[in-house]
Amino acid sequence: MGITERKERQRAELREHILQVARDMVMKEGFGALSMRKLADAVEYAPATLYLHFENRDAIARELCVRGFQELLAVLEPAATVKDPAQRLSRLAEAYLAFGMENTETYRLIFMEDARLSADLFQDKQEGPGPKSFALLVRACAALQAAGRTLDATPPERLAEVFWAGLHGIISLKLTCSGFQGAPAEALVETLVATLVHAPKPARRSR
Amino acid sequence: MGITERKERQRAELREHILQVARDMVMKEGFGALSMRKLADAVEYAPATLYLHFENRDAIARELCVRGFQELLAVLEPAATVKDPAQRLSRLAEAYLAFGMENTETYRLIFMEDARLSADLFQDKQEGPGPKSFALLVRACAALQAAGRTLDATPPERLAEVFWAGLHGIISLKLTCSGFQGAPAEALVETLVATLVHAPKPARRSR
DNA sequence: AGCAATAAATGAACGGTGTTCAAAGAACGG
DNA sequence: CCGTTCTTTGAACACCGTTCATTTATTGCT
Repeated sequence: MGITERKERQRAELREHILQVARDMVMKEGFGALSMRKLADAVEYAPATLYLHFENRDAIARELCVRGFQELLAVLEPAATVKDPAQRLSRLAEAYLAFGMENTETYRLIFMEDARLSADLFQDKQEGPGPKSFALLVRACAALQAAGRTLDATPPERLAEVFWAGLHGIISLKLTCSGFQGAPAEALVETLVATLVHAPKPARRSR
Repeated sequence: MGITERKERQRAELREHILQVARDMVMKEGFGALSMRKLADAVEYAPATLYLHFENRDAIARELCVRGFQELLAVLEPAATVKDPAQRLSRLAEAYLAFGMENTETYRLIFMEDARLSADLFQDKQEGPGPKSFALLVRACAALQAAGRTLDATPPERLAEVFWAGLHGIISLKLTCSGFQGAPAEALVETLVATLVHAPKPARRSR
């Protein structure tokens, strides 16, 4: 009886379709412009139908969040394969910056809207794209420490957090306080990396 | 004819009262919960009356923004009087962090909501609280460079931008992605400062 | 004091929002 | 063909920001 199977498939397809259209709306006009009614209009269903597939508007946003973060992770992963720690950090920073500047509304959704939307992303300490991405940075920082090219008294997790916060700060200030930054984001990221990475050989032992 | 004067004063007082109540609402429940109707209710006027004093809801938000930023500036200024550059940077960071963590909704309003709300703050390159605050950081960074305790190849403006972005990143991630950071914000700020400030005497000339 | 002119405040409406639920419709199994 | 089950929806509720003609209050003048 492949009939319930087909129904299930159709149901999943519709759900996917809704998400796709919602994604487009968010990317084009931001999360604030994502309205259940307009979304229902766009997929040619009644508003009430959306609630058969999603608990509410926030549930859609959450789903878009995890997908967006998965994209971010996918962008970071290649950069994380670079051997040289300093260069790796630099490439990670570039990749993160590029993602943020090219998917501004997605970035806003993940990192700058309500905390409840992105809460899920950091829960599964092992599986979620949040911890996975973070782990890439931690490893890079640890490698940098192993090469003696950054603060070695602080745990790599904390260095990674500061690094992430720096990147996030640069991007989010660009997005919200556009008139603030004088220098282009790329230059700021470069300086950020420079503050974190010490010179190759610190002239004998540094202390 | 002190009569028009009195009218003007009463008008200004009402405007002030509205702003005060609006501020309370924002600080308690966030900008999203600031509704013209509830605000009108709270000040015991009809909703339409608010539009005699403010162009629209965003105008109220903008006003709250500049006031919030003035508070931030007022918090930064004492810290900027410290002589020792490294310590000054540290104190500035502490003050900024404290402001952000104690006035979370105000902070969100200024730095994390719509760019149009905070656009004014950075326009007057001389007068506004934005440039004034930024100048404090630039001077601190310049002093740090003069003492030979940070990157000296990069202009102090850029260092200050990266520093600000780092602080902002730490605070805004705490606010929006609470489950993300493992270490307390204070520790992260400390590390941020540490990455920016080099050791007092870099063992002879460092290069 | 009473009246015209001016200023202040508002009620009601418009078009929008998220969400719910009883009712209608379509698809299925017997 | 009918009854059951699943899907879809129209209509409603309670909000929202904003506008504008109308009403209410205040002032200046006779």
